[in-house]
Amino acid sequence: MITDLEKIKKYLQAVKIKPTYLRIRLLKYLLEKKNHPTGKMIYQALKKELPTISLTSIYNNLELFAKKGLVKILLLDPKEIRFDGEKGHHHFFCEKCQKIIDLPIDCNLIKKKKIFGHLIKDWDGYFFGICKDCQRDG
Amino acid sequence: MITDLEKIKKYLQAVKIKPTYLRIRLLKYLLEKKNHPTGKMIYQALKKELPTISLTSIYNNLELFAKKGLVKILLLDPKEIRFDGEKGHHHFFCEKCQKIIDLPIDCNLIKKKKIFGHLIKDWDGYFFGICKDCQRDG
DNA sequence: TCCAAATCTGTAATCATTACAAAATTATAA
DNA sequence: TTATAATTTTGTAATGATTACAGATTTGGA
Repeated sequence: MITDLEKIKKYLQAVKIKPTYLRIRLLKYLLEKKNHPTGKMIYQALKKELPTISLTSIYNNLELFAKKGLVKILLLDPKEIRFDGEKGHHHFFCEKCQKIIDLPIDCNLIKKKKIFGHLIKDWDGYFFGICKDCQRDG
Repeated sequence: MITDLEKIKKYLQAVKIKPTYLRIRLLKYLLEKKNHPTGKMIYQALKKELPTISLTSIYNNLELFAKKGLVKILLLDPKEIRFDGEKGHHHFFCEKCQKIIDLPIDCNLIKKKKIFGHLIKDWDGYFFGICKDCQRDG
């Protein structure tokens, strides 16, 4: 996992994003936490250490990151967008505890370049139901 | 395809939804059109024949239908929710022409009851990219 | 150090969705 | 058929995430 500030800086430069301190900290947060945060969650968390940040900057840079393919936009919840610092896996949403669980599924479909002739650039796989823990707990 | 009003009425009653005229017409619209409409699109279309309808009723009943499993909420666009009168297929979204294309994929994952121990109740599969037509047109 | 460009902040605007109370409709029973 | 209670629908206002925008700040290069 990439969490060292210098490494993150290079990670940003590799995709032609100017590595400002805010961007480095934002990406660091996304790579370290696995909590699929909303923009507001990130804002509130980073605000503790960077008191002057604005929600607008968080949103702007998340959009930039997503456009450059650094992070994934999750549309699990119609009410708010969530972000994921890691790509390449499916997601499970528990309707009981509301937890979002990463699923390391080996899916053949997503390995293909095309599907029914349509060029695949990205994909999302969501499952909804009751997670293992909630089933056990009743 | 079920589009006859009487059949739709029975379809609603089968899932214990009181078949009011608005609900019958709303479900008819969803079953006939394959346009993955937003709430507003449905509202504007139905308003032509049912001038007194309200957007609130559309939303309320779409939520009811979704809860009863009659329609599918599509999480394709962060800006607005779309609805699908047919379930059981994946979706492709063309980033060029913005078209939503149904993909009749035979996926083994979604036939399973559980995945990594988590109970599956519903699922969504999305692909993003350039559709066949837009590739040909340049 | 200085400067132009890019980024960030703070506030206000946007707009899909939801809340809520009153009006209308429905189903049922007398 | 008519009265009645429950449900549904309407219309308006509220909510809240996201976006627009202008001015302040920061950045990287000369």
